[in-house]
Amino acid sequence: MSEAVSRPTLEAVAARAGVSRATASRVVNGGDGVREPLVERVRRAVEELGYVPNQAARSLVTKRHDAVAVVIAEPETRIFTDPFFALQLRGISKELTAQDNQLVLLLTEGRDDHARVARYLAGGHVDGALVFSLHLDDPLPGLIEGAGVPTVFGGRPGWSGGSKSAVYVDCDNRGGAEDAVRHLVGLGRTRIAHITGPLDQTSAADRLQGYRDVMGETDPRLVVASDFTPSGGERAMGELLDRCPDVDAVFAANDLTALGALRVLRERGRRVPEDVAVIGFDDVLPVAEQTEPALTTVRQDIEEMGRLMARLLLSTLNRGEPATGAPTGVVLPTTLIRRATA
Amino acid sequence: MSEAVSRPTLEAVAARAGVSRATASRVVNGGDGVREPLVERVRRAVEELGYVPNQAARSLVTKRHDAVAVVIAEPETRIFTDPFFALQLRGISKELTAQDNQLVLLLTEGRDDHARVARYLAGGHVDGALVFSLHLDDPLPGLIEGAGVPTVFGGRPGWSGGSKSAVYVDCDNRGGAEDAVRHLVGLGRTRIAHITGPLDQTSAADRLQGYRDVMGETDPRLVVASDFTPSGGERAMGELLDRCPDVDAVFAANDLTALGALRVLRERGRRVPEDVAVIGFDDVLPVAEQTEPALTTVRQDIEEMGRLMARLLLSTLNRGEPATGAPTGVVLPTTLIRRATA
DNA sequence: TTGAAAGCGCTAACAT
DNA sequence: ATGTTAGCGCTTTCAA
Repeated sequence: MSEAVSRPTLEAVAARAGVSRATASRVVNGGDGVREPLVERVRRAVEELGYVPNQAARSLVTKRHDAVAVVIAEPETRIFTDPFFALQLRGISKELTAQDNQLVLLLTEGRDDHARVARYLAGGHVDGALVFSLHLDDPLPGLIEGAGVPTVFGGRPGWSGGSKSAVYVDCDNRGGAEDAVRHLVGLGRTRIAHITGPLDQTSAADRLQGYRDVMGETDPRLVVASDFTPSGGERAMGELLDRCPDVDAVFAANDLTALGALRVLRERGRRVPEDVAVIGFDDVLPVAEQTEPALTTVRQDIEEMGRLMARLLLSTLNRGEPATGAPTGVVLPTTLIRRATA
Repeated sequence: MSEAVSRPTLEAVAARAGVSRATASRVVNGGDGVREPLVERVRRAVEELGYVPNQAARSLVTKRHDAVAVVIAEPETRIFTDPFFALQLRGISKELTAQDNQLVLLLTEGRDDHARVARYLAGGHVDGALVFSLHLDDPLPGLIEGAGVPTVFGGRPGWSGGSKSAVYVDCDNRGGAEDAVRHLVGLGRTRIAHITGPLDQTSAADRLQGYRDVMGETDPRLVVASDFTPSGGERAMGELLDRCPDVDAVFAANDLTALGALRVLRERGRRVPEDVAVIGFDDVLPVAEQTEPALTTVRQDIEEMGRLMARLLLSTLNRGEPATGAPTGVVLPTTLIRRATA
């Protein structure tokens, strides 16, 4: 565009350095098996000409793109409220950058886009995909499997089809929830409630499972469904107080939910943690450190999960194998962070 | 990878349709000047073979990539707390998708990455760039100008160098601020304070300017600097109350700041809006609608700004011209949204 | 309207 | 260790 100032080619570099194109190529790609003086001359030519390899030409022959798609399914409205995805993206970006790969972002808006994404992935424009799609009935994972592109999922995928073992990275949602509830029990609480996330997402389902693991059979009114948002947390907490005025602890499915719950508890004059103890999940700092009182919560290292997804995918790509037999799911540990609410 | 099941080429499609590669290519690219029966046959062949064009091969000859880079400078820690960027990204993504372009995301972490980004852009991997970099002294815009890639900035760029008129999309920060402050004046408030954003960002600087436009010379203690975060808002509000206990209105530089301010006002027993009226900026729904009381704020259509950036860039690309003489800055209007705090 | 053929810039055998 | 050469899959003159 602009100045039609066509960029220098390898040919030009070779000419300037007085070597063949092949030698120039070798130097540009690491310089193995080329004698020092020549390497030097080529390097200088590259420098002087400001040569940058034409990625399209390179891809055409290598069939590698050094690019990875990150697919985020939009039903995840969370993207826009929860720092979760942003943090994970940052982790992914850091790792890809470190390994000289580009990040192609694919945001989807509903079903129509699924086909588009599948086509894109199948089109072989990227070497692999990192996919966030945690809904139980999401057709995306199936489509992607069909596209035959190496893929790592963010969060345990919950679709029923797909015989193939999906590779994913997740945190120990169940174990983390168990820890939280156990902590509440240890505090002597007996009427421990749980405000769930959207149960069609595996993370929410797993956290509920963790709660049940510890609580066993319990008053069903102590479990109320919500949606990972602050306002959802408010609604749920309100209901909870109406139904079970004697509740003395709440395990919220995430920090945002806890935020809403705290708000309602304050409104209704319950002291935290004296009357009602509260624990969240995620440890998203700008939220957890700023609630009042500061939120006790289950930490997951979100950025690290992103890095790990990228690392896993890239190592798969470099081995050429679709990670068969490799760990099919990597589950990161969680830590209970004690602050003031429990 | 995986099944080494090499994808069908145009050649294969042509063969199957019984036409030349040239004709097949024409059909794939719109089918102009090809007679209907042939178009039909080629289309069917494409369908049957599941043909998808090899973008690398195509780019090699067209010199177009149908890809746009989105550069977000990391000092913007806001990315991870403020829905602002996520929304803008969504707008960008929608528009790019609609015009069949890919979004390559470049997140930068500090200066070292600047060079990397500049090199990437100069490398001609993408057709253009959308850049968020609103710091006064940011070297990035300069580097990018040097890369010679058509670029649209998100927010008025504030760097001093660069003679070339940069194309950018922004909202009317100054006008919006004026509206807000005027509204407070109309409410009969006389001790109107302003909690600023980081003043090395043009948006924050422009909002402060708007405040000054209306207030004229005023008690300097009524202006306190902050950083667009809730905790920053808390600190600033605390200071404000200490210095000027008679403050009766606050214009906060953004919603997150207002959130923090509201928190402190409540703690200190000031009624909102009776004792102190509060107005924010952005109208990020999950924040503004959920404060207590609901926040009166200046709305900017963030997603639309994203769309517009993309649209502007793409039309520039399609015209081949670097938008010289074209609008150098597009400033979207803002609206005051009255809720309960003012 | 259709086809033949010449590259786009690069890598990877293969020769030397 | 270096050079020669044959494509990678596509678009695009140019002829027919």
